[in-house]
Amino acid sequence: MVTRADVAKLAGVSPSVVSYVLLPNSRPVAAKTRARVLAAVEELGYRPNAIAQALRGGPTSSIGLLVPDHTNPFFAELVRAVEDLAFQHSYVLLTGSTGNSAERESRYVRVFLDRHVDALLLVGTSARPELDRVADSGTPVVLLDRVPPESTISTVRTDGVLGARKAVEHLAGRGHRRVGIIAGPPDLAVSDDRVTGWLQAMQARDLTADESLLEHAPFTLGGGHDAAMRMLRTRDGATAVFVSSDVQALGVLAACDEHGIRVPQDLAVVSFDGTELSAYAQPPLTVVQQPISHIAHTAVRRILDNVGTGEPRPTHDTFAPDLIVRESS
Amino acid sequence: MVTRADVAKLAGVSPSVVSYVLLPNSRPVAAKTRARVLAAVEELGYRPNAIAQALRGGPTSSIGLLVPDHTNPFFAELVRAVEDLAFQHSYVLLTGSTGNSAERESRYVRVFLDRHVDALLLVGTSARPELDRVADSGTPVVLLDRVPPESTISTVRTDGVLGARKAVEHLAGRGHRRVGIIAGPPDLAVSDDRVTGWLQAMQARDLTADESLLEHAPFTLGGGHDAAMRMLRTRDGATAVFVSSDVQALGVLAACDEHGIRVPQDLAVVSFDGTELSAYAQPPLTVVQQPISHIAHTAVRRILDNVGTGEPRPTHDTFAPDLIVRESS
DNA sequence: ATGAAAGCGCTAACAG
DNA sequence: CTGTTAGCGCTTTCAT
Repeated sequence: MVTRADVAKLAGVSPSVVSYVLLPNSRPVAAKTRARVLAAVEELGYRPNAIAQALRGGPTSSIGLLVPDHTNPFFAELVRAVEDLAFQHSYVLLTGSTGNSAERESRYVRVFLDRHVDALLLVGTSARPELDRVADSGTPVVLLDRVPPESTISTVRTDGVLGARKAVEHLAGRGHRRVGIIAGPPDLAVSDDRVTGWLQAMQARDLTADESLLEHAPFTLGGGHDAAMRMLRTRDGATAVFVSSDVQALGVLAACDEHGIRVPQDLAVVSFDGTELSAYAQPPLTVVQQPISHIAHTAVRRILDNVGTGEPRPTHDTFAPDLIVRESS
Repeated sequence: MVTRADVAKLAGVSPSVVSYVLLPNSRPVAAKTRARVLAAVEELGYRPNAIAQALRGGPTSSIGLLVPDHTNPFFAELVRAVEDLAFQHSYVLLTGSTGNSAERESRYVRVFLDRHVDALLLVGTSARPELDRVADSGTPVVLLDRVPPESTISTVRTDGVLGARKAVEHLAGRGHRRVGIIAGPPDLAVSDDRVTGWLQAMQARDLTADESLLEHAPFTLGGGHDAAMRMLRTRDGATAVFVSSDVQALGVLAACDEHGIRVPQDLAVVSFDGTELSAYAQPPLTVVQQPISHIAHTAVRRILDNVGTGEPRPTHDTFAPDLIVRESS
C-alpha cells in the first residue's frame, strides 16, 4: 500500500506538501513542486486513504440508505435515483434493507453511525426516538415516503391522501360506485394516508365505503394477489379497486387473470407508484405516479445543505402526484 | 461523541482495558473490572469508532457490491440475498450501479478500495486488468453472473449454455421448429452463452437457427419489448422465443399484448432468471431459474474464506439452472 | 491482571 | 512557499 509519505519521498518534499497539492482549498504550492508531486502521485498510483481522512475528522462522503425491500420496484427506482445523485456528488452509499423489522432497522442505523456516515436517508422507520437523537446530534436524517404524522426529522414524500383521492375520483368519474382499496399493512402512515384519500373521495361522491371494500396487505406481489382474492370473493363486490402500490397491483392482475376476471371490463384497477413496470403490465396500469426523481433530488439536496451545519431545523417536502391514465381503468 | 477514554475514565481503568473487555480474543480481565467497564459502556452508550478500528489496520467489515442496474429484478433479488448474508455476518454493503459503463465501474472500484472494503463482489465487469491487480493485491474479488471466458478472478455463476439449451429443448419438445432468441447486448459473455446454448439445442434437433431468429437487446423492459417487435415483424417468424432475462420477457409480453399476439398460442415464451415477478406475469412465465440464493451463498462464502488470506487461488463455481414450466409455453 | 506507548495515514495549526 | 508536529480513536506490543 502506497502512502503519502512514499509520494513525499519520491518527490523530495515533505508529506504535508503532498496534501497541499492534492487538497483543493489548502495552500498555494510552487508550480515546479506541484508538478513533481503530481508526477510522483502518478508514478506510484497514490490514492489518499479515505479511512485516515475520515478519522482525522473530515467527512466520510458516505450516506446510509435504508429501504424496506430492494426488490419492490418503487424502492429499487428510488435507490437508483438516490445513488445516481450521490455518485455525482462523490458520495458512496451504504445500503441496507429492513424487511420492515424495527430491530433490523435500528441495528443498521447504529452500524451506519459507527461508520460515521455523513447522513442517513431512510424509508419507513419505526425507530423514532433513536432517530431523533441522531438528528439532534448533528447527523442529517431524512425520512422518505413513509413519514410519521408529526416529525421533528426532515421528511420528503408524496401526498398519499391526494394521490388516493385522484385515483378514486378517476374511477368514480368512470361510473364506478363500488370502489375498493387494497391498502398497505395496518399501522403504517402511508397506508393510512391512502385509505384517508379513498374515504374522502368516496364520501365526496356519496359512495358507501364499507368494510368489505377495504383489504390490508403487505407491499408484495403475493400480498396484492391474496388481497384481491379475498376482496373478489365477496358478493356485491367492487367493480374497481385502488391498489396502494405497483407491486401489489401486479399481484392483483395475476389474480384476475387466474380467475377470468377481465381488467378493466370486470374490474378496473388503479395503482399507486407508477414505476416503469406498471407501464408494461397487461393491461398497462393506470397509476398515481410518484415523482421519484423529485423525491430523490430533494432528499439529497436537503442532506447536502445540512451536512456539517450542526443542527439545522427540519424541512418537510410533500409532492403532488400525477394521475396517468392507461388501460386498466 | 463518546470515546474509549471516556469509558476508561468513568470505569476507573486505563483505555486498553476497555478494549480487552470489548474484544473477543484479546486478554482476560478480572470479573469485577469487566463489570465496571461494561457498566460504563452501557451508561455512556459507547460504541467503538469503526473508522479508527479500520485505520488501525483491522478489517472494515464492509463489502463493495456492484451491479449493472438495481431495478432489474434479477439483480434486485441478488442484492437482497447478498445483503441478508452480509448482514448476518456483520458486514455492511457499499453498493453502486454501473449502468454498464466501464468508466463508472472502475470509478466505483477505486472508491471502494479507497475505503478499504474487505472484498469486492461484482456483476459484469469490463475493468478486467484493474480487477486483476486488485485481486493480486490481496482483496478478494468475486465476479458474479457475467463472467469472462477465462478468469484469474473467482467467479460464481449459472450455466447459461445449459439453461438456454434446456429452454430451447423444452420448446422444441412442444413441437416448435422456429425458436427465436432474444439475447442480451452483444459482446457480453452471458449473451454469448445463451446464444450458444440456443444454437446447440437447435442444431441437435436439426432446426435452422438463422439470423432472423436472433435479436440482441439491452436487459430492460423496453429492450425486450422492442426486440419482440422487430422479431415479430418478419414473416415466417418465430412461433416460440427464448428470452435471455425476465425483464426482457416482461417487455415481450407487453408487446404481444399490444399486437393481439396470444401467449402461448401464437408465441410461446421462455425466459431466463426466474425472479418472483415471472410467476406473476400474464401468463405466468416458463423460466430457466437461476439459483439466486446458492449464488449469493457461494459468493459470500468465497469471500469469507479468503478475506485476510493474502492471495488465495481463484475458485470457479457454476450452477445448473432448473426449468420451471408455467403457462407461457 | 492492568497500564503505557507506539503507530495506522492523514489534515491543519504552527513555525519557519 | 515549505517543513514539523500534534492528534483523530483505536489495537497491540511491551512493561509492570
